[in-house]
Amino acid sequence: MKRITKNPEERKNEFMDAAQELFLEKGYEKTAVSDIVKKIHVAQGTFYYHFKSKSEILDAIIDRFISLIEIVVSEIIVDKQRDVIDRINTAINKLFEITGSNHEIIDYIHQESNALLHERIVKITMERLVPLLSTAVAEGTASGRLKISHPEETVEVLLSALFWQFHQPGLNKDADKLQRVTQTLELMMDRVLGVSDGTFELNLII
Amino acid sequence: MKRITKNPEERKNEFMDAAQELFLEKGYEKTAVSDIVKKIHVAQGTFYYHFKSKSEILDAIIDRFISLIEIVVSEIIVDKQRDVIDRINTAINKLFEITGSNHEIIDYIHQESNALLHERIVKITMERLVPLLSTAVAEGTASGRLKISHPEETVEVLLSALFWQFHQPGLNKDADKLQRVTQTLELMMDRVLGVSDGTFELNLII
Amino acid sequence: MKRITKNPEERKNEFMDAAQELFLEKGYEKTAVSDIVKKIHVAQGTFYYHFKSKSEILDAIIDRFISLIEIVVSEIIVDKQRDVIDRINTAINKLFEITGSNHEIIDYIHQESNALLHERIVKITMERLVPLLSTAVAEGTASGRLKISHPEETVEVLLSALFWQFHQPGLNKDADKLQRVTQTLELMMDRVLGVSDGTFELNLII
Amino acid sequence: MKRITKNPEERKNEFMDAAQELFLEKGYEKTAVSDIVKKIHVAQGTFYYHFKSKSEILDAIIDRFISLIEIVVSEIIVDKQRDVIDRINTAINKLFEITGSNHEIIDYIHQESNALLHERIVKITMERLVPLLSTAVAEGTASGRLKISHPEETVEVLLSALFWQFHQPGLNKDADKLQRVTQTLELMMDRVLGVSDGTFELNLII
DNA sequence: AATGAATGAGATTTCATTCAT
DNA sequence: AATGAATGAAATCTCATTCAT
Repeated sequence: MKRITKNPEERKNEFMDAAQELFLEKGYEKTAVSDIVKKIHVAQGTFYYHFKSKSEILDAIIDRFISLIEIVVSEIIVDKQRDVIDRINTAINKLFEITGSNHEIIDYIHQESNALLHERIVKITMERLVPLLSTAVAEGTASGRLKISHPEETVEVLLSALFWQFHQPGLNKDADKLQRVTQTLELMMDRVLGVSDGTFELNLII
Repeated sequence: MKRITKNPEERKNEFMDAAQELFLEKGYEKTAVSDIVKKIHVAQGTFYYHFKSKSEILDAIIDRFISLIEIVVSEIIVDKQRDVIDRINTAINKLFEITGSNHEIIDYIHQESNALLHERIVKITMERLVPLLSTAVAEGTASGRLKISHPEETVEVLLSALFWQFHQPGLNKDADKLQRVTQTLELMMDRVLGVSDGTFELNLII
Repeated sequence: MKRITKNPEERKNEFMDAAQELFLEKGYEKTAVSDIVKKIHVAQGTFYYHFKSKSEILDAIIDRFISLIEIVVSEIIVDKQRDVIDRINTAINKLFEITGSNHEIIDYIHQESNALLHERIVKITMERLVPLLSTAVAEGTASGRLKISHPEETVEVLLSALFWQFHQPGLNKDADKLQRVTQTLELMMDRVLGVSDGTFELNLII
Repeated sequence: MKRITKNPEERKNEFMDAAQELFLEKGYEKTAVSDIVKKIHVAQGTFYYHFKSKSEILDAIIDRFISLIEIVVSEIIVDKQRDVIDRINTAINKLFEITGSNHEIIDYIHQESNALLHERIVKITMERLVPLLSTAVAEGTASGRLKISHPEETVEVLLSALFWQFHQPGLNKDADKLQRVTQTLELMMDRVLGVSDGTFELNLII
């Protein structure tokens, strides 16, 4: 086979694109490294030149995904000119939007075969998003707009509930159910953060 | 080897006990059917006489576990003589108590290798506990003690947040953190269910 | 493929025969487990049903080989009716005879690719043959027929020298050299054991 | 990476130093070419510019090691002013001293993973040391100081026995055993070379 | 002289499941 | 009901070596 050399950065991305697609299609466990290399027409060994293990490329993919979210959410949160509640509301919606538009991702994550993928994504997301949102919540608490005692824990609790809904495959099946869920989550946010009912608005476009 | 015949029910339970122990110890994926049969000293083939597949025994184990919870929680919920808020509070605490005392279970579930196990347990728990608790919440809403619009979705949201905390390893590492989390969860319950702050009390004995 | 079941003992031996042949032909490292199973027409997995690893079958083969020698040598050594010097002389010759007639074995052991095989054989042989021969030497020393101080160490020293010659591939190339070597080894035995020159006689049929 | 050019001789030595260290540490088979190049911070390809194969560098290392011994032993042997028996005795002790002080070398050679390394070293040592020592033995025989018939074979036999002891790990574990071994080897030399008991003295400093 | 990405054959091992007895 | 030997696909990873630059 002719040898096509690329710079590592580029090759690595090529690998990650291919792997991501396959992981989503068939699940992490059921995707073999041989599937990945076949997809981009390189030798098996090439994979191991760029990644130490199959597990490592999964981490890299997740990291790339989360970083994307992180950047967007971060921009919103740090914009001190906007009202803090607005920022939180926008950030949450943006979060839903991104993960929702990366529709395939979320959909396939629910497959049982992707349990590991799912677990890692949720864990990392939590680790990296909680601190980000916490700053805004803390800010709102300081300024008296929000009424809570423990910003970080509150964000954790809210995010976990929000996430959960995303991870329910059946969610999109029924418009009524969707509406009820949305309302419940909005109410939860309002009340847990101590603002009046109807403050937060979620656009769960599924 | 001598051949010991038992009635199917008994054998099945023996298998499930052994498998459960192993799954918790090493994770589902990393437990081989051969490990299970070795543990109860029967031949490899015997396993397949009683269960169609490895996956099937996992389902059976989880089912058995959830049923246990279901029974206990159910008893509390249906006891119409107690105040509905008290019943909900007690049920939640009982739920934590059971899963918490089955300490090993929860502990091992968090290991990455148990992602599948974890996922299935949470999913099934949700499916079977949500309806149960929803009836009490609906009852409380009807009687005006609680102020919410969608009982079922509310329970889902609350349970998902509660569960999440259990699935955070490291929770128990720090008494302060634990207290903050407990307070946050209590507040969440109070507010989301629309009762005054300080109504619900959680005993997160870890 | 049709399934042919044999009892483990039989299968194991079949495996060992095939593996031994291959190890001698191509060396241990260069023989793949897949070669072995192909040779006896069973599935790859069957190998691992009977042996934990490739390394294990090597040990088993060596053990089988040494045991053979051990039995024969032992019989000679313990025969108290024969003169002790005669017994030692016969045992040594028998030892050479067996390893020499298992000609292929010795020949191929010398190949570099069989370094591991060689090392293990020598080590195990020493461990198991030294004690055996030492008893006779000790006996001879006690009766005054031999004049040495440390039976065990003496046997070690003698055997190591004897072995060495076997492991020299060039030995068989030249009749003259062979004779000189034989004479030297005989002399060594005579003198080291403290008997008069010309007592021991080696038949190095190569 | 910046490209550092060195003259071939120097680079070659650098490679050999690194490789030797690794071979001794982890064994020849378990040392990858990639380990070697990493150690001296050059590219994979550079290795193959200087050595045809992994095997070739092993040979080069061994050769370098033996040459060292050869020079020292040679100096002693050819010093016609000293008594021939003294020269032989000194040479042997020197040999032990060098290999013994290159302690790490000998230690690691015994590991099973180093079987190949071991085999080659012993073989080459024999090939190059036997002729050297044989001249002295022949000289001693001619002058009547020694009583043997075949100098070369005798040296082979003696060296093989001496070597063997070095290759026994555990030798150094027990002072008593060490003493017995030393005495046995001294006696062997005395008797095989036909001088009176107590002539040769070995200092096996371990 | 040197680089380092790419090659690709191959090796060991695991394990859910089957099936003849 | 139970046995346990056999199956065989599949999977991850290693590594000496090559080659275009």
